[in-house]
Amino acid sequence: MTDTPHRRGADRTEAIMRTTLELGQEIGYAKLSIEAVAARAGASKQTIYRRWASKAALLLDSLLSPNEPGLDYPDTGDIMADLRAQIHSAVDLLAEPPFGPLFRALIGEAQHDPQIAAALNERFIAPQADKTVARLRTAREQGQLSPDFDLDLAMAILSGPLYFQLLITQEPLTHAYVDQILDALFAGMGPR
Amino acid sequence: MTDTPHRRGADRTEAIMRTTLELGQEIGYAKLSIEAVAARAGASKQTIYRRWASKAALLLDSLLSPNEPGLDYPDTGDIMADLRAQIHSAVDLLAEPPFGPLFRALIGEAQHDPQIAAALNERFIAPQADKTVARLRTAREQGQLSPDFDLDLAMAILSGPLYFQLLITQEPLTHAYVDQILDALFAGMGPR
Amino acid sequence: MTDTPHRRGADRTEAIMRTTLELGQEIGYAKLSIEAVAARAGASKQTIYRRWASKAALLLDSLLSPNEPGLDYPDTGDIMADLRAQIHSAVDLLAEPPFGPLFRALIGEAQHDPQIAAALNERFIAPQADKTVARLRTAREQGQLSPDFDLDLAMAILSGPLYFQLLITQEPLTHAYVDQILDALFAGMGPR
Amino acid sequence: MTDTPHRRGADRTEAIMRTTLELGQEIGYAKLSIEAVAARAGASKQTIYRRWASKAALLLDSLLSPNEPGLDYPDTGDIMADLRAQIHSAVDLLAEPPFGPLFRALIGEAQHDPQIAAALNERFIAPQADKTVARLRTAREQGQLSPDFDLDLAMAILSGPLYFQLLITQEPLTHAYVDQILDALFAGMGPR
DNA sequence: AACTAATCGAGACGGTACGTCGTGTCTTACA
DNA sequence: TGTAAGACACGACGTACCGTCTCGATTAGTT
Repeated sequence: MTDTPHRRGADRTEAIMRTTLELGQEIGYAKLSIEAVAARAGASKQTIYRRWASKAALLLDSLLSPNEPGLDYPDTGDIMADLRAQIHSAVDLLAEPPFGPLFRALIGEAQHDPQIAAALNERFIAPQADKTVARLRTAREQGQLSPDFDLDLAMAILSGPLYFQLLITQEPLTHAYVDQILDALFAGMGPR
Repeated sequence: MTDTPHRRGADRTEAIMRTTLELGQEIGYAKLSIEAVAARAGASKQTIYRRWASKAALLLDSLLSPNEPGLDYPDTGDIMADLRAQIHSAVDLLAEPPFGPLFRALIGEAQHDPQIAAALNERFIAPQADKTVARLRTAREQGQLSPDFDLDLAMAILSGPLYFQLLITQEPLTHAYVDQILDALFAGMGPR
Repeated sequence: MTDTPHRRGADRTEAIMRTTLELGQEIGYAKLSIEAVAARAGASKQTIYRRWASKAALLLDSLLSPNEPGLDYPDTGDIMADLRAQIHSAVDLLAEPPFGPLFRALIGEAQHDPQIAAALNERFIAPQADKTVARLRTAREQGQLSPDFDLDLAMAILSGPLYFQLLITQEPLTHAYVDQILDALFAGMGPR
Repeated sequence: MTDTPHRRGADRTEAIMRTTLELGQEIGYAKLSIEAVAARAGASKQTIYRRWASKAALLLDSLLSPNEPGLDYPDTGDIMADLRAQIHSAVDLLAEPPFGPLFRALIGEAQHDPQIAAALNERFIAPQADKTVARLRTAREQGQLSPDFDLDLAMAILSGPLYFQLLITQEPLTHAYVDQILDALFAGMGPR
């Protein structure tokens, strides 16, 4: 009932992360500053520095913490359909605002900040990849894939082109494109 | 006989780009500053700003201008062997110092600078991809690939996993890995 | 008849000085720059630096050259009336736009530029003072002033308060104020 | 017991002003830069800009703050002697290093910076003039001067020639010259 | 009338300083 | 004790002019 006292701990943490996302979506990663987050959140810079080591670390937390429970992917028995659904929803998250641009910026930051690269992998990339690999493994165990099917390689061939399009050519990422890749992967494009 | 016109100008341009590469390799992209480049090159900041719009634009030019004539790739008639050679040499350039880390930083910058993204695509990514596509087209024309072989899709499936490894998982990029992908692409990994 | 060729010598000199006055009156001394004068006059900076050593020297010339022939002061035989007329017209020049503010700025510059101080004295202050002293001398020779009348001191007592008001208190300089000083000087304000 | 509040602040303020005076005396007003003051004082430029709006404002404070309590002038009953003493000591301050040249530069700056002009008047010129006027008023009240004696006019006639000599002719300002003016003022230099 | 030398405009260049921004650390006072 | 507020040193930003310089093009004198 006290009138806006100094909230503490988790309270402040959440408020700061919320503000970070807001600001990040408004002005973009490049112009985002800890200074501005502190000002808008009514927090002192010290309070932010006490919790996060850098702008990127703050943003990473801000992006992931609401979602961290993560999406569960289906296992309908149809490996192709399940994979398609899985990747479609990953693409939807990565390619669309509000998260898409900030995610891309974070991957950008990972190119000169090994800590961010590691955290990003541990907390987002790897879990995501693990789900794909797990679904593939089930399929292999059920005899839907050959016994020597390379799970990691398949995952890389499915993910790589998506990130290539997302980060390098920066053209729109469509479900149709995902389907093309899935088909090509399984059908092969071999010489006659 | 050829007396380069604007001798003064081109001279400075080259000196600045050379210094940028040196400094970039010494201290990394994040710590690289136009201030420092100017100081080390004995140039004024204005002279740099007159030519380049940003640190990233300067680095892009500095990285590409020495190589711009570009590598020529072989056409021995054996599409698999030629592709393998082509991609191996691209990987060697991208993954190894001195260019690798700076290239990665530049791709990072492209995530929040559309101008850099465009320039990077036009001057490096697209030409590189074009060479791969061109070699594939020749093979298709010679009947080594099926008439409905999707050239761009193949290129994406070959490049994507490499960039994924380079930018996301940041694990070492080996020739063996390239070969795995090539094999998988042509053989297919389809369900039984 | 040729269409705007590169004019030379005196032509350019005059154009530059005219532009200097214009610009100076528009934006004030502080913001006046040789760069801007060159641009507006369609002259190269070199052409200006060839003729003048500094912004202040350029402005001094620009202010004085149109007037240099100078005002001639009357000798009606009435020393009080003549002095009054003389000083009134000096005050009108000094205190009013467009010349007043630029003159003041120039005197300001003379406080840290001995060359300007010297030039200002030689070309404006001293000639002006000489005319006053000359008129006083005539009056003394004609017996209107006592034989031991100190001409320079009188000149200083007449001029000083005007410059004090102009430069220090920066309150408006009126003819009435001039008259007060003239009266006080000749009448004395002595103790009873 | 008096624990200066804002200890950190006042500390820096004083250090910066001290450095400003030092540097100003060493290299002169024209070459004095906020950059250099910051460097020598071990302060950041922000810290200076937080307190002062310009180089001139900083110098004004630096010059005045040590003296602000100001000199007290004598009242021996002899108006001529007291005025003489008062003006002699003002002249000594204004004309001599270390303060003289910097004061002159500041008056110069006041010619194109109204804020400085106002501050200079309020904090130095006016208080100084007030003391002279006050002493004259006492003399008038005591009947040593005629009842219609114009105090402000007298002050202007005493001060003006000094500033004229200081700022315009820039010849040495001697006590003897002051005495000449005092004598002339009270005796008058009138026509026969 | 052609040639030479001076002069011009344009503007690149190395500098210096500007005034601003954000960093990460710190101190102070409050709750 | 944890906090908001914000001072602080630092480093870099991007800009403005400085005074010097090179570059062709133009224009006078000289031949």
